[in-house]
Amino acid sequence: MSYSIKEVADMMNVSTATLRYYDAEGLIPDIKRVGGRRVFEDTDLRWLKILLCMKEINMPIKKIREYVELVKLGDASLEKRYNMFITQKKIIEDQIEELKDCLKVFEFKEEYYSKAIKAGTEKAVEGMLEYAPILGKINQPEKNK
Amino acid sequence: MSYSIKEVADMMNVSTATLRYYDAEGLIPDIKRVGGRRVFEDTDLRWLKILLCMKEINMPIKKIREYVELVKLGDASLEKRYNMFITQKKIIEDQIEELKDCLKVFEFKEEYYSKAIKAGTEKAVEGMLEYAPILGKINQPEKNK
DNA sequence: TCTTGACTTAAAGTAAACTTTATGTTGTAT
DNA sequence: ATACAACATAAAGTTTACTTTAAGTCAAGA
Repeated sequence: MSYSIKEVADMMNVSTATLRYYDAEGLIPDIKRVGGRRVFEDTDLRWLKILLCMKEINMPIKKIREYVELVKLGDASLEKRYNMFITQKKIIEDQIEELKDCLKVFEFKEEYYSKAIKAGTEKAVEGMLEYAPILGKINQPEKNK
Repeated sequence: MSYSIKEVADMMNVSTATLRYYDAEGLIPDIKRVGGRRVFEDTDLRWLKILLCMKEINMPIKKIREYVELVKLGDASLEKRYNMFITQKKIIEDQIEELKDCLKVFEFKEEYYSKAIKAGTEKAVEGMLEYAPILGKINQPEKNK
């Protein structure tokens, strides 16, 4: 199957302008053209899925383009591409851990406010704050040693 | 304990300029001043931890400020603050799920490239692409029904 | 053939979140 | 008392990732 830019935009939930922008930025390799118009094929859709995934984890466009350049080099860049995914996997895993820590903070706040509402005032629960979860490590300054 | 802006910046791994910016944007309520200088106390540090957590999940500054405004209203806004954390919790949970989907895509790519390297060429593994994990649902256009 | 709507490009505009710069003030050590 | 580092503000600059606009091209239906 082949698709127009509008169809792809709707499938991917992005604007046509964004797709053209990605193309101009070199993030979509070798799109077919018919009469000047872009024609997307299944292989392009598969690639767009990975592209959106990279966006999801906040990979900057520059870095995504670097990957596209590697793809263009063919088999010579297989190792580099493999390493890139290994590295990115680690980054995603770290992101998930950080989000889980945030979730803990928010769960604490939920409980905190739940109790405050029952008590009618925040004053009644302020003691809980001592036991709030700590987000990441906090580096105490030298003077406190 | 109380801390200078530089000490806090180091503890939180942000720049002093960023902390001043957050302050100017109304994201840090009622910081004590001594001779014009900001003096951070433990209660400010606790708040900054939540602020960084909100940044972590990409809450826009405008939205964070809205929460700060609620805090300033005191007990009258307890319910609203509770609801805010409930809503945000859901958003974090969704983010974690999306990241897990991305992770699957990247794990697939890792395996794909691992096999391609062993085979010496991508050609040997291209058949795998049919079975690549799909990120989110893709809405097929009407014409394909 | 004409109209119309979806497509095209290039260039300018926008929004968010800082960062940098310029200039001035304060507190501490010598 | 003086030097100097760390603080302060205000305003301008930067970066990223789009979005919008202007002007034109293509293809399909009346």
